[in-house]
Amino acid sequence: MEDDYDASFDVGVAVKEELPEATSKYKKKEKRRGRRSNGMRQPGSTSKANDVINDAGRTDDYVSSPDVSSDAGAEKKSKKKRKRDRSSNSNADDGIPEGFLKSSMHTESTDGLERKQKTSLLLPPLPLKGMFIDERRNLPVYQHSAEIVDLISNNDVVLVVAETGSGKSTQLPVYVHESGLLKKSAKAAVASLSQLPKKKYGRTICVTQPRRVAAITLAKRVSEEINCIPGTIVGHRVRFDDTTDVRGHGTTKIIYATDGMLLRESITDPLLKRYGMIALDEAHERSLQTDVLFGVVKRAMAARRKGGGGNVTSSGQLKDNVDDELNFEKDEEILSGMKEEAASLGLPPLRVCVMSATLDVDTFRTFFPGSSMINVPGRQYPVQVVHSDQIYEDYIDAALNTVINIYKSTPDGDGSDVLVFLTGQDEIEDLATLLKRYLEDLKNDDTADQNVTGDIVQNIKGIGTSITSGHSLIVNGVLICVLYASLPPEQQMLAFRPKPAGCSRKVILATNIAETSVTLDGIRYVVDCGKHKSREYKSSTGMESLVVSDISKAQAAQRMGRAGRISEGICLRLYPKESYDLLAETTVPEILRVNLAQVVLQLKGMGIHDPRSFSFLTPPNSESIKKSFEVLAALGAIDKSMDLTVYGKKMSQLPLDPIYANLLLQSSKFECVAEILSVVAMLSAENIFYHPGRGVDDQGGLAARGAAAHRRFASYEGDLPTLLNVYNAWRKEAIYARTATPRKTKQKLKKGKASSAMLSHGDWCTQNFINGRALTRAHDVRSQLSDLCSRLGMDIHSSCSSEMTTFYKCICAGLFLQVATRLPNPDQSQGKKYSRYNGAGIIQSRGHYKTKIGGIIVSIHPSSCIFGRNPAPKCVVYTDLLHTTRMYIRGTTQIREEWLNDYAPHID
DNA sequence: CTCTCCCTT
Repeated sequence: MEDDYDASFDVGVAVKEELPEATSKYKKKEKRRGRRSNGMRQPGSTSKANDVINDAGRTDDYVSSPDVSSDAGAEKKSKKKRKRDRSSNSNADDGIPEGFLKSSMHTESTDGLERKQKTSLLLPPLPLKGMFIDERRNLPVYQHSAEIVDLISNNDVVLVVAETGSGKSTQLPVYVHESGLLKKSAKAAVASLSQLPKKKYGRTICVTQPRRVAAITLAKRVSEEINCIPGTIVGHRVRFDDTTDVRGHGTTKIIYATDGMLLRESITDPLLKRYGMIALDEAHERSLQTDVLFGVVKRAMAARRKGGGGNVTSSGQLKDNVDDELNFEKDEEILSGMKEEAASLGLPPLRVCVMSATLDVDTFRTFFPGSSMINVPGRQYPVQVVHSDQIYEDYIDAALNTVINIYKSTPDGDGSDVLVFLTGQDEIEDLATLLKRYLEDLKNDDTADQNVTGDIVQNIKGIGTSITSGHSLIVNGVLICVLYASLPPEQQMLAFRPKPAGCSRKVILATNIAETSVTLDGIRYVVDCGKHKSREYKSSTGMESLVVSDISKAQAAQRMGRAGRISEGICLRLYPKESYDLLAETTVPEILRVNLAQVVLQLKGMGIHDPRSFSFLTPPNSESIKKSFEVLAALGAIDKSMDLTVYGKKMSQLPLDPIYANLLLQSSKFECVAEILSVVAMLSAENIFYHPGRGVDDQGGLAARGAAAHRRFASYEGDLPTLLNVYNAWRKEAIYARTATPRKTKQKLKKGKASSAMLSHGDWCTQNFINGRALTRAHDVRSQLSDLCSRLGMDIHSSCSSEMTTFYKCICAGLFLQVATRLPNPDQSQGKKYSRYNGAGIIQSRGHYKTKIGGIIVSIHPSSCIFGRNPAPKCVVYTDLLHTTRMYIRGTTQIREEWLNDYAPHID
């Protein structure tokens, strides 16, 4: 372990001190106890609070990974070598602390025998063109520019390990583009053809991103750097926003796209013809879509490789549970068809660049054997890590104490902000309240300090006080910000804006949104509770659950890194070093934690016959894939021989979960396409309803007012018609001027349709406690879906108008796989079995339901408008099955059981 | 009578 830093910092000492009044006075307990106990294993008695890790430790770890097959001896040797490298590299003049490797590079030949390790530069960096030359020259990746291009030109797959801030995502594509490498390969590939192809293939670079904002901002930045108009040479391609090829098809040479977008593209073009190189960025995050892309890209690469060769079907990775049905031959036939097509079109080889920021590279190297690798150190400042000396029963209390300690014992001002990682909205709001009360008491005690700004939120432009009060405020010069994804964007902005006058320090309480999705400036202290909420899925029951669990070491490092962006920082972990040591190295990839029905349908859609033969980066349990087959078969998407049906082909073209795709396609039969389009779009958006200030001191009864506003839309029959009501009311009562369609609004105004009773989109949402961003998203999704539906030959204007029975019948036909029927009243029949819910003989729950498939006993979720209805419906369909404090169904709509005989295929 | 971590087509 590294020991370069002196850990005896104020906070390290302060965190060990007891601050009993902070905990006992403000705790509102019992409930939280146990639930938030972090459940980590009790450490031994030798625990030390002041263990220190710095980033150099991580940088060094990269160096040990290149040789996958290294034995213990080689490992030792390379460690020695690293020590030497480090000392020789620590230049006192560059401001980068000792322990930071300036450069190290590794290449490995295919057989693994010849291995070059270099710490000096092979090639001088490339000349730069365009703007911001000085800035770009200073990026760590620049020193390696020529080497990177060289590696890419000589290898099919190159793995670039570089931390955030190294410049890899912006610079690397430009290096490759300006080198003319792709042009050369493309020309060479068509040279042997008798006739030149009509289109130019393999000349575009695609860089994929897990998040749309990243794709958009990267494209903008690179456009500026090479001094071009966005959409000409460089552009972005994300859902609802394609800024490429503005000068004609094929003219954009560097495309930043979300990985979901490239995945969609690969359904119509599995060979990815246009691209000469694909860079899979942020591969370490292991998002579902990136993972699937790995396999898709590997397949395209094999089909385009010169002279063929290379088996891309899963190499026996799905060994357990694989039975005789598994059909590799068919997929190999399909692949050889792809090879022929690639050869006849003269497609150049597809180059792949995997970009990762963390040390878990073995997975990638095993997946792409013979790939070469380059390591570019980032520009992170060292972060001192302090572990607690005990496991806290209640980490909210521990976080409160820690923040108070930082507040009391460290100087405030610029670069003194605190970022606290918690698991969810509840905890965040709780801690915000506790902190506020504590700081207010301090203020009252301290009469000397009268110069304190109160709630200045109203002074910040564009934010109404009605919603924000209770969410963020300044007490004693401290601005308390909350930050989670479902928070309306205006309120999220508070955490990003510069500190307002009268504020000397920000304390940001955030979920893991602050881990990857957003970056915050000025953070010096990170407080990490060691927990996160994550989705889990059991294929056996189709049950989804959201559980609080330990983070991984990689996540802990990511959280820590948030303190070292602008200067040296400190990370306070609310768990002992011993607990840290027991954490998993990396987070479980998303593909192992979700319902695969949509992925399987997508793979089928791009011509993969048996998705179990697909080469997954980490293969999911074959049970899980089989479960998806069952669902797809029940929906009529695949037939008995597992072939995609005409109906399934249509389903695969819709960007929806297969269940919803089926619901939408069914609506033609019932002539209510318009209504179902709205419902499905609203379901895709999630979080339509805004529930303010739960559990916080609710000034002005906001929570009650929100609930009252929502009641206006409630339908007696259930949640799906309620969503329809919201959408229709919004269309009728609000003016939505989307930048893309200002003409429509103008027309509306001209025609006098926009009466004085109409509200602006923002006002309507505020008045009705509706999440405006979610609603506009639903609107966008709806127009996209309606385009796709008309392309599929559906009449998108067919409407059942007020004939709601037809609408309910359609919902029944669409969601027939998710039916639940009410169980007989517990005190009449099965009595004892449910008596534990009947405290003091009073029936507390108005009924339990049993799912038709799986036979799970469930309750209706309290957020459903059916909840507590009297009489409770006998039979419902639902959209979600989830396990929290109990088994719940959500998104429920009443149906008549006898409809199932008419509209549902036979199920048992 | 509970609350929905984070993403994306």
